[in-house]
Amino acid sequence: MYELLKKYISNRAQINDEQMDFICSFFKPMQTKRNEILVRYEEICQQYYFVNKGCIRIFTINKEGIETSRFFAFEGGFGTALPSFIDQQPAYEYVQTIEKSELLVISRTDFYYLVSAIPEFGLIYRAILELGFITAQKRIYGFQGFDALEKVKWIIENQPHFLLRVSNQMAASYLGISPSTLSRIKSKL
Amino acid sequence: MYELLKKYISNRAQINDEQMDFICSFFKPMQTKRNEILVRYEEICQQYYFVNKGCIRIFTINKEGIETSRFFAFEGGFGTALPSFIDQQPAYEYVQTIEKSELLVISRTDFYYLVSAIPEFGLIYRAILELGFITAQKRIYGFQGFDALEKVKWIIENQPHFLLRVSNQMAASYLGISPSTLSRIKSKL
DNA sequence: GAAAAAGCTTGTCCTATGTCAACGTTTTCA
DNA sequence: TGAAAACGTTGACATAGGACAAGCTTTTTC
Repeated sequence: MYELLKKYISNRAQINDEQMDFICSFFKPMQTKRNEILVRYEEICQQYYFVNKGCIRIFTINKEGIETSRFFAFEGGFGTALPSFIDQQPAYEYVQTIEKSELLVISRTDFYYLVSAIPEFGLIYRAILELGFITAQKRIYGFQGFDALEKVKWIIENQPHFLLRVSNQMAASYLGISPSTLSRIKSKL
Repeated sequence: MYELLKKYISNRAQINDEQMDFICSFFKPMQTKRNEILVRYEEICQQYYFVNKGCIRIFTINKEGIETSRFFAFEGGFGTALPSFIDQQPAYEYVQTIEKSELLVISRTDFYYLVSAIPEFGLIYRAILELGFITAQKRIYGFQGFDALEKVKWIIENQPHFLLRVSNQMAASYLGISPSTLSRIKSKL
């Protein structure tokens, strides 16, 4: 149950067994269904989710009803409505498991307790933020001023498994192109 | 010279006078010209810049020669090629002062020394990362699936001074639209 | 302060991609 | 397992906005 999480942590910090068990004790297992919503648009996010099995999607829907996905967390990754988790404002986005999933959940309170109590865990949080920031910047550069074909090539380059793992619709909503366009591009390789 | 920086720090952390002077002692004044480049495309970023006067722009140029700007730091703000500063990979972007500017510069080594030596300064770094992350997510949601008019409205809403402060060209390259389109939209309010 | 450079605006034209709809396939779940 | 729903693909058509160029204005620089 906790192997993947322990692997995640030990890959990123020097943590001894005792501390590791202490950290893991704050994460509670949770089973979810396909398309289950974990955080709603107006809610304030109070939980951080680690994906043991399945997949989490973070997305929003604008006034015109257009869906845009901003992040997918697969097995072995963390995901939540992080802006809301950080600043405790309404999420204005949804957190959803797009498949039947097995998660490990930690509350915000416990998470920040660990961040301040265990310096090594604080460094993990810092690394999450740094990586999140870098990823977001790459995405901005990778998408702006690129046409649909280039975006698809970009995602194949940067996240090779992405198109295989998520539906055509969701991939399109991540790339900011219409499902038809994505479909046409894929058919031409 | 250091008032703005001190204000920035004291607004975000509990730092006593002695520590404040210690922190400031690592920041060196620097004068730059209009359009001076501080970090080049292939360089690895070793400096963090605080803007005392003037303005820093972070941008890149892709193979097709299209410029895209990802961030502007104005008076009282920090700016650098942060992804490169963090992971010490080539920047693949430029840092530039778009006006004659007055900066306070700290080296990466000193910066991370302060982060680990002064817990309160570590919290400032964390806050920078958190805010950077949140801002980037908002930008992704704010630009994806929006047409040119909506993007312009978005920037007026979110950074009211932006269009007044930067050139039409640079604003367009930030918004991901052509200068002509931005010009046309502005003329219609 | 004059010449040169850079920038802004606006017209014309053109293309990439969105929309909508029809159809066939796959998935879901009772 | 079979009906219904969801999804993917493809065609026809419409359009937002990019490219380019010309003319005008502002800024820079020496």
